[in-house]
Amino acid sequence: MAAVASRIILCVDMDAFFASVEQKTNPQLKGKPIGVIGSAKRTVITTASYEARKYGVKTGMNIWEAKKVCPQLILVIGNNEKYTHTCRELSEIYSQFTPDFEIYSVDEAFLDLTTTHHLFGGPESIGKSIKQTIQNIFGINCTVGIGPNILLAKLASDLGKPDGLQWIKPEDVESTLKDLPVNELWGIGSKIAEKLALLGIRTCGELGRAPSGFLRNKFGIYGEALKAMGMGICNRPIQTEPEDAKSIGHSMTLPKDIWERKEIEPYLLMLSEKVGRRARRHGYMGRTVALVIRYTDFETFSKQGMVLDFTDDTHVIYEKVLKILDGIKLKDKIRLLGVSLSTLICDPNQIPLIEEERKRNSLLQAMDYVNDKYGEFKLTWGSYIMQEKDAGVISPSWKPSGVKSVQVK
DNA sequence: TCTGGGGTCCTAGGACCC
DNA sequence: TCTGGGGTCCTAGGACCC
Repeated sequence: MAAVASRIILCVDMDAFFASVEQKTNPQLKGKPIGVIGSAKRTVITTASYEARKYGVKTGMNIWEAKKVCPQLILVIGNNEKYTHTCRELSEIYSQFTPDFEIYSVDEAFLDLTTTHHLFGGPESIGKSIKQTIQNIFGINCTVGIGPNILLAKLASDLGKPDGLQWIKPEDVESTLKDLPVNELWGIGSKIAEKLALLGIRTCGELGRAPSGFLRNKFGIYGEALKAMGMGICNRPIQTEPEDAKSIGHSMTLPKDIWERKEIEPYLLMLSEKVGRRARRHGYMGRTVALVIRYTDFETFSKQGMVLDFTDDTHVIYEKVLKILDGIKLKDKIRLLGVSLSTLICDPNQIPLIEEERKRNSLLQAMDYVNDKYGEFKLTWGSYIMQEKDAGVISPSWKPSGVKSVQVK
């Protein structure tokens, strides 16, 4: 077998991205413990500044918990436009060093420097240059990780945080992984780490040495992948083009828990409209509609069903969601509602042949136009009553292009 | 005074088909 | 009396990620 040429992958990960941007744009926040949150009533910490992290403030904490560990915490409602704008500009910087880069999330990117690093004095020099440029232009820090694949580049950036530059060279892989806890690896979360611990496997070194058959037996097909990860092997290529979406969904934690059908329906219509509108904007149609419900006690479940034809029509989605709801006997008050569309096809040129449908589509397009121009839900279906403004902070999985560009014009 | 929102991938079981 | 076996499609739920 021919030896696989070693790649050089660089991972750029912004340090406390949303918080850093806020501190940069509002000098009064500089050096202070801040937490970026959403604008909805029941929100959580999306990003904590490093000053806040010192006190134990973490992503996902509710306000009350965060204030308890850090009473002087300053809460800032996030501003999507700032973060997505910055993210787009960052692409410009990356493209100077290689055409092969992937915007993995709003604050993270991978660059494949295998064929270009020699033009810029090597990977380390590129890493330094990227860090300096980002600091000069945006006044924020990032951490750069370099490695022979995405897994190790990502690990290097995690190990280098904050404001670091770490390079895991092929000859350093074994010593780096030897005593590293398995859950430090990208792809091993708390559940798998727990299961591995029960099997006596706590470090990547131990994972890499575990017999394949044994891991396969315990974890199925993922067992092989786990062993490879333990050895620092990862063949995932850089995805320079975003893939077609597999699903489009919106969910929201309600301002207060509800139970009455009359209270539920307006939210479902709003969520259906958000889903339908995003599908239409990006040229997707779907055939599977799902309703997600979370009860007061946090028990969460979903029920799905298929519609006859592929659709991007708000009302088709909404009617299906109502049918699904008909089949559910609610056992408690509802805390969160979600609607999603899957089994997607992406064909912007698909034109419906039926005259009625075409008329309906031009109505939807007209509504979308007004809403794009004047803001969401200026023009809506009669039965929908706007409950409150959107939560406001985008998910970190936001991407600058494609269907994931949620809530951004 | 509690616990966000956007995704992807995988598994397991049942229905159905040849 | 013994009761196939491969494949696809669909649903529900869980683990993981940022």
